[in-house]
Amino acid sequence: MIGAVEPDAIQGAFRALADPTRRGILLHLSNQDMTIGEVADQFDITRAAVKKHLTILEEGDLISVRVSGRERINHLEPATLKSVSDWLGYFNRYWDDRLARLGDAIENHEAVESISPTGKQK
Amino acid sequence: MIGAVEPDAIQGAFRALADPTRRGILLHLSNQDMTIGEVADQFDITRAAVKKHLTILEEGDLISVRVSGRERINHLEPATLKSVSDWLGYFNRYWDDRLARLGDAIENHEAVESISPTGKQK
DNA sequence: TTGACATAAAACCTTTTGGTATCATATAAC
DNA sequence: GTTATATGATACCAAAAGGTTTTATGTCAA
Repeated sequence: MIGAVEPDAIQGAFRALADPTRRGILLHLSNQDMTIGEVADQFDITRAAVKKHLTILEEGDLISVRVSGRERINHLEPATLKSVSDWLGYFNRYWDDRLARLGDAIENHEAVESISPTGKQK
Repeated sequence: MIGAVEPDAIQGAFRALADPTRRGILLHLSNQDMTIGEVADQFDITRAAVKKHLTILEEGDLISVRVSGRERINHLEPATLKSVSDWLGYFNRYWDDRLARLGDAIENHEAVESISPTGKQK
């Protein structure tokens, strides 16, 4: 009965993140851009399989690709990862009240000093 | 060639989060505990399908279940969601330098005032 | 230009996934 | 004690996932 109450773009990202190889690829790309071959060297699967993973990461907007001659250079695209993090952020209040209040303070442009760094207030 | 450089527990959580129905269930459970039937009322699929989703959420440690008579009461388990958030947090520095420094400050128990709330320093 | 190299693309295979329908069982209500 | 209710458990199905192998294509280098 319910429609998804979330930005549609996030589905492709969550789908891409569900596979451990793809998460590993993201970690590698966070250090440096890589061609398909360079990525494939890091895993025990064929280049073709790696290419499929990279396609899914691209569909999820987690990476972008620049073609240079015969090479495809894969580059981490952090913006969509932030969307995912924001979605999870909805649950922040369940695991860290203090962090939630810090976040509120930032949102409201309040003085950060009003929150003690040593303990919970309120 | 590389082994996953991540806590093993996170895989079940990412797998569970990959499906939009399951993410919807988590949002519902964040408001209140629910039986299978109550969850199923919120979606256009059979109870059996909902039950499968709940099983996957439980396997991913995103929910816990308490049996009460003939009912199964499903309860959001935020701790694992935090693990997922922490994994994503690794990429924080790519999308928000200031927030990363705030986090560092908290970790190090430094004075929060050292970071201006109005703009980036350094 | 010839060969080596990086990738593309397609066909194919097995397992997992998301769903259904059906039947069984335990419990609550009357 | 019956009956309705909430869930469990199976069997089944189509599509998607994750992989491989093979064949083709464009590009760099000698």
